[in-house]
Amino acid sequence: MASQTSAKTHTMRALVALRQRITKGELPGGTRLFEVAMAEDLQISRTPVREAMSRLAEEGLLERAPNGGFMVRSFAYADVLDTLELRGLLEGTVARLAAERGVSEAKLREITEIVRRLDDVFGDEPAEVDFEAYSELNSQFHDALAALPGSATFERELTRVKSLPFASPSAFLPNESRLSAFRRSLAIGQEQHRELVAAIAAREGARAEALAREHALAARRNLEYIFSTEHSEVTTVPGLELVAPAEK
Amino acid sequence: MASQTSAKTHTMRALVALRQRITKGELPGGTRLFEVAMAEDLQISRTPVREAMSRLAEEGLLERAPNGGFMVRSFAYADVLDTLELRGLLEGTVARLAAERGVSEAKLREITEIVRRLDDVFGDEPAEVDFEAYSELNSQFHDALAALPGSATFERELTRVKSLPFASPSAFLPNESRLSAFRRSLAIGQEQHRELVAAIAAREGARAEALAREHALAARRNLEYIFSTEHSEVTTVPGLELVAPAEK
DNA sequence: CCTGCCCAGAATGTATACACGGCTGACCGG
DNA sequence: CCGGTCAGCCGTGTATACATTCTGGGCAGG
Repeated sequence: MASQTSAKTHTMRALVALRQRITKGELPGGTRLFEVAMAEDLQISRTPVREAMSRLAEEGLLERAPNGGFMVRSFAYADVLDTLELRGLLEGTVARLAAERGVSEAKLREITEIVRRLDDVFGDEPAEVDFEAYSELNSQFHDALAALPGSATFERELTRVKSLPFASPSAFLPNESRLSAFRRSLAIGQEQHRELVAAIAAREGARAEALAREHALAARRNLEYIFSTEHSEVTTVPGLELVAPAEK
Repeated sequence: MASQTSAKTHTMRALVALRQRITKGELPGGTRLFEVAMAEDLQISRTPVREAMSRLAEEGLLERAPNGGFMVRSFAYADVLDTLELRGLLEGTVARLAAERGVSEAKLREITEIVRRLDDVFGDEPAEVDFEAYSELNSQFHDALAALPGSATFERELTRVKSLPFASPSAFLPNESRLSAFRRSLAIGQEQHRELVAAIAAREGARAEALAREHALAARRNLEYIFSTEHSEVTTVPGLELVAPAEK
């Protein structure tokens, strides 16, 4: 066994390897995936490969072909925009429900603590933002938000949506290469985090929903920016290379 | 083979059989499903049974157990309400997008035709409503609605949500046993169909969204009614027996 | 008596052989 | 030259044997 990609079962290894190839754009949308070929390529037998593909279909990266088998799902630019819209919709609803239904003291303390730690990340000098830490805490914030209203249904759906690489809350965060240009947007995002928690705590449902949707809109703006400038930046965003050539 | 449930592959037969048992409530929420036991019960080998379970997890009827295997997902009353809310949210958005982005002449004609045929179903005498036909056409209407804005993302998500038996647009339609009591609600629903199409055609996004959400709310009211009266009615609604005992 | 280790059985994970169906390409007949 | 049919291959579907891991209970030692 040469390629221990750090997973316990072969299914997991196949899953990780396949997901990586897809999100890296090595397998263009529409590509048919053949069990046998993939199995011998990954040096894993067909059964776990099949299982991995099944789970990737569940994640939304693959789709089942009409007569059996799988193909890589193709994401047009419009699909990505819609997916971001969907995330905004869900996060907005979750925020509103949390405000309307009320949130336990413990959960409120937890998400407040995350916001506080996000504050810390900024440091005094704007240039010294720890991007890794911010990204991780940002993810935690959005996970905590999804859990606030205690609705298994909505938490589940949000998890699903966020599992698409370009719909992850951190997908369009300015990464290191563009950090200086976008430093201000980080601060704005953090301000929105703070206001959102405040609105939920104050039971202001409509405001919480509006804030969450506005917050999610930032991802859309970043996407539009990236696609409007030269596409050179595309490769710097984690899972963006699987987005179809995108005619304008 | 005695139980040819009319499907081509063994996987499909297992899928249908399992789904039926779950929605009939024969397998209570939380029940662990063992491959071997299920396989010999269905007289099908483990591989297709496993495949069927995997697809049911995709549908949302099963969930993966932490250390492998599957369990029947349990739906509390609150989960069902949230799922209906989600459907309303999605249908509302789809209606708004359709209105905002505009709809092709062909699609508009198609959905208008469905509404017209729904009118026909009513006949002149209120009592002679053909429930089967209404239910079928109602499904078609909601499918057509989901397809209106031409967004693969939203159409996909709506398909997913509607695949849950109690979230199907026809789930809470008054069935034959209660038809007389609910005849009026059918007419109201049909009026909403008509208004919704009109709003979309007139590009009135906000109104279209509001109408779609209001329309979806009917399902919620029916659910609340059923659960507030004696539960005797529960068994008359297709997939409702898998909803947990529901403490008020 | 309580705790921790170990063993056995069961359930999932994996590999592989075989079945089956559909597609393709070539050959033959008109 | 065109069309139909047949055969072979390729790819998924299925079964099953074997591997591995997890779990629960019982026994032994402190």
